[in-house]
Amino acid sequence: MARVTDKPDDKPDKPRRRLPRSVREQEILDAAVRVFSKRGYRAAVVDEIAELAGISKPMVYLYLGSKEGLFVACVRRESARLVAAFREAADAGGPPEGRLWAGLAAFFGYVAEHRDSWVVLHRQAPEQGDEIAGELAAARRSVMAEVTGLVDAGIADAGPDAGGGAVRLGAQDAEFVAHALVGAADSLTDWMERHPDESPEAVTVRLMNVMWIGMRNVLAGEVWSRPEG
Amino acid sequence: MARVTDKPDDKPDKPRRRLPRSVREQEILDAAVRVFSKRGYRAAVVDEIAELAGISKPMVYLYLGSKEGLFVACVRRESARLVAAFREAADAGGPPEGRLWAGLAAFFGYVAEHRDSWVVLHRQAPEQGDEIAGELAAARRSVMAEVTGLVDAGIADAGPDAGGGAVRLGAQDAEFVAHALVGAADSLTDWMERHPDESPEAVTVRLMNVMWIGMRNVLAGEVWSRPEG
Amino acid sequence: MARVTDKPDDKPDKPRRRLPRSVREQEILDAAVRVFSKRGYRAAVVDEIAELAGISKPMVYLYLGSKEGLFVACVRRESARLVAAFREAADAGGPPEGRLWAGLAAFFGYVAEHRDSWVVLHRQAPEQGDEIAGELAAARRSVMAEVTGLVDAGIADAGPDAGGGAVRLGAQDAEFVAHALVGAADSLTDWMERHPDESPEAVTVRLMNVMWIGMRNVLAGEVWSRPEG
Amino acid sequence: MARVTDKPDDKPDKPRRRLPRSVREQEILDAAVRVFSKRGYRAAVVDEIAELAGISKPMVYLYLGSKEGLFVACVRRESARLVAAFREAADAGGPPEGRLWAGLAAFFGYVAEHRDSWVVLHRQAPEQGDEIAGELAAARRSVMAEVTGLVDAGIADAGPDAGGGAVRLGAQDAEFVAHALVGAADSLTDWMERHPDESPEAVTVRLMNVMWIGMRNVLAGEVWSRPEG
DNA sequence: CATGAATGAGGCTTCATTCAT
DNA sequence: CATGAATGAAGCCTCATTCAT
Repeated sequence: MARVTDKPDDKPDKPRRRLPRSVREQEILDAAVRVFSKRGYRAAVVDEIAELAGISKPMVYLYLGSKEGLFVACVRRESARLVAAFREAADAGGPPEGRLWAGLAAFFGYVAEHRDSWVVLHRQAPEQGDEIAGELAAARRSVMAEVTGLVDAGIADAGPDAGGGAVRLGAQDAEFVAHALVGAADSLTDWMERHPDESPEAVTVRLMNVMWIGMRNVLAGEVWSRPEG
Repeated sequence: MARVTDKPDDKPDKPRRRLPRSVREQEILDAAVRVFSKRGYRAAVVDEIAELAGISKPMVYLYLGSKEGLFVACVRRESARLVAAFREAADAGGPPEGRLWAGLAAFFGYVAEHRDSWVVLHRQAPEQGDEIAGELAAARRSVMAEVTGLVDAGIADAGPDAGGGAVRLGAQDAEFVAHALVGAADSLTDWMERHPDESPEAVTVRLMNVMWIGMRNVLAGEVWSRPEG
Repeated sequence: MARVTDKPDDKPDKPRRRLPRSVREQEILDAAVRVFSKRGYRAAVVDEIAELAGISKPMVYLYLGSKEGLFVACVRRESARLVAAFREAADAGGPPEGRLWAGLAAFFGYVAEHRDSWVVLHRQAPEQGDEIAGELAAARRSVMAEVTGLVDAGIADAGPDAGGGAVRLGAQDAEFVAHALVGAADSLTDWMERHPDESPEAVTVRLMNVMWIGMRNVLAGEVWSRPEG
Repeated sequence: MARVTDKPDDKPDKPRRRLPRSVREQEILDAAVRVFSKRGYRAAVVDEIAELAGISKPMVYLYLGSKEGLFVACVRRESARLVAAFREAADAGGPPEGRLWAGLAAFFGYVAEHRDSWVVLHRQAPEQGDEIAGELAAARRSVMAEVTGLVDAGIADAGPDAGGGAVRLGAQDAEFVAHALVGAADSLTDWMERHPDESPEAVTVRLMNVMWIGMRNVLAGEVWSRPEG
C-alpha cells in the first residue's frame, strides 16, 4: 500500500543535510575550486559556489570568512595536493632521471584528473589584491621549487659523466630549465585536452624526449649557437 | 569696469586636445592595455582607463562601444603586433633553424619591451563571456600557428638528413613541440623579469640549446624512454 | 580492553554549569548591558552577548525571546535599579533639600559604578522600533519623575519662607529644573570620567552649589533678566 | 488652446534635475541629517537618504564616499553651523553676561529650528567606529569649548567684584559649569518640545535664572554644603 | 566633439533567528 | 537543558553604461 501522504515536494535532492564543520568545509572548497577555475577569481560569484556546495551563502562566510579567504584556502589546499602528488611520485622514482620522469608523469596525471586545481593555481589574472597575489606566488614558487630540485639533481647526476667539452651547468641553469619545464607542462595541459588519447605517461615521454635529451646533450658538450649573423 | 582675472578656460594644463579619431583610439587602447594588464579584465575599471587616456568616460564608449569591445580591440591589436614582430624576424632568419631562432628572439624581445601586451593576451582568467573567450583563443591560436609553422619547417628540414634509426615526426609532433615552446617561453618571461641581465637573445640561445638540441637529436634517433617500469 | 583516555565531557574549563533559570537570565542581562552599552542597540550583536554570557545563542532566545526583548529587559532592570538607588537614598535624606542632595549623590555614585547601565538608558539613538522607544521613554520618565518630585518638594519647602519679592514657582518650574538637573547630571558623568579624583559626593556638592543656590535665590526674589535689549 | 501632447506622466515631482555637484552635495547632506537624526547612524539606511534627496544611491557614494563619510560630513557641517550661530550671537552680546545669554539664546533658537542637527551631533549611540567616534568627540568638544570660554569670561568678569567671602573659581570650575550648562541645555531641548509656547529666549531666561544666579552667588561667597551627615 | 551628472543591476557581507540533534 | 548547523532578509558598495548639455 503506497503511502498517500508522501510529501509532494519530496525532493530527495536537498535533504538539508546536517554535516560536521570539517566535512562541509571540504565540500565548500570543492565547489569553490570548480567555480574559481571556471570563471576566475573576480568573475566567480559566491552564490554560485554556495549553490554548488548545496548550502546557503552565509555558511560560506561562516566557515571561510570572505571570498578572499575562500580563495586563499583553495589555493593552499590545491597547492599542497599537487606538490604532494609530485613529491610522492618523485620519491619513488629511483635515480634522478627516474625521479624527474615520475614527478612529471604525476603532474600530468594529476592535472588531467584535477584540471580545476591547476587552473586555480596558474590561470588567474594578475594583481587581485595583496594577499591573493602573495598566496598565488607562494603556490607557484613551491611547484617551481620541486621541479628545480629534481632538475638540479639530474644535472648533478649527469654532470660528472660529461666528457671533455662538457658544459658546466649551475643553479641558475636548473632554474631556467625548471621554468621552461613548468611552462611547457602548463601549456601542454591544453594540448592534452585536445588529445585525450594521449596518456599522461605518453605526454611525459614526449616531453622528456625533447627537453631532457636536450639538456643531457648540452651537458655532454653539444652546444647550439646562433647560426651566423 | 573690466574684469581682470577673466579666464574663459585658459588652463595651460590639459589643453583639451582635439585629436583625429584614429589617434585618440590608439591612445585609448594604450591606456586600456596598461590597465587590463595590471588588473585583469574583470578587475579593470573603465574609469581608470579613461583617466589614464586623458579623456572622459563617454569618449571611451563612443569610440569602442563597450568594455568588452575595448578588450577585444586590445587583444586584436596586441596579437597582430606580436605576430608581426615574430613573423618579420622569422622571415629574415634564413634557413628553418635560423628562422625559429629569429622568431623566438623577436618574441622575447617583444615581450621584454611590451610586457603588458603579453599579459593581456596570455594571462587572463578563463571564461569572461563568449566573445572575449573566442578572441583570446584566436589570438593564442595565431601565436601557436606561427611557432608550429616554424617547428614544422625545422623538422622537415632536419628530417631527411636523419639516418637509419631516425624517428618519423609529423604534424602532431610539431604541434606538441610548439606548445612546449610557447609554454616555456611564457614561463621564461617571468624568469627574465628576475634576471634583467639576460638579454632576449641570450634567453633564446638557452632555450634553443635545451629544446632544439633535444628535438634534433630525437630526429636523429636518440629516443628517451622510461628507465624501467 | 579499557579505553584509558575516555573523557565523556571532562573539560575542566567551562564546566557547562547547570544553573537555575533566574540566575542564567541575570547573567545574560549582565552581558547584554555590557554589550549594548559599548555598541548601542543596533550595532550590538547577539553572538557577542551570548559569548560574553558564556552560553550559546539559542539560550538567549529561549530566555529572552528576541534581541528586542533582551534590550527591553535590560532597560527595565537597569531603570528599576537606578530608580531604587535614587529613591532609597532620598528616603533617608531628611528634609527636602537633604533628600535632593542624597538622591543626586546616589545617582552619581550609581552611574560611576555602573556606567553601562546609564549608557543603556540614556545614550541610545532614537527610534529603534516602537517597543524600544516606548520602553526607553518610560525609563527616562521614571527618572525624571523622581527628580521632579524632589525638586517640587524643595520648592514647596523653601517657597513659603520667601519674602515679599518672592517668585511664585509651580509644577511647570519643577519640571523645568528637573530637566536641567538631569541633563546636567548626565553631561557631568562625562566630566567625572575625566576627573576620577572627584568623588560622586563632591560632584553633587558642586552641582548643588550652582543649581540649588540659583533656584533658592530665585525663590527669594532674585530674578535675572536679559541685560537690556 | 491647450496643448494636447502634454506628457501624461508629467510628474513635476521628479524632473530628474541636473544639478551641479556642490548643490547636490548640500541636498544630500540635508537629507542625511534628517535620516540620521530620525534613526541614528546604524539604523539609518542609505537608500532612504538617497530617496529623500531625490536621487539614486550611487550618487551618494560618488559624492560622499561611504556611509561613514556621509555621516562625518554631516557632523562637520552641522557642528560648524551650530558653533557659528552660537559664536555670532555671543560676539554681539556685549558684556560677558550678555554674551553668555546671547549664545545660549542662539543655541536654543538654533536647536528649536534645526532639531535634527542637534540630534545628529549629540544623540548618537557610542562607538560606531573610530572615525565617527573621533568626529563626534571633536564636534562636542568644539561646542563645549565655546561655552566654557563664555563661562570663563563671565567668572573673570564677576570675580573681582566679589567681596570678602568670595570663592576662588578657576578653569576647572568653568569646565564643570559648562558641562552642566550644555547638559541642561540638551535636556531642555526635550522640555521645549513639550512646551512649544515657550520661546527660546524664555527658556534661556529660565536657565540663566537658575544657573547663572547660582554661579554668581557662589562667586559672591554663598556656598552650599551638605546639610548635616 | 566632449563631458559632468546620473542610475540599474548586481555582488559581498552581516545578522537575527530557527532547526535538528 | 543545550548547542552546532543553517538560512532569509537586508544593507553597503561598485561599476558598466547612458543622458542632457
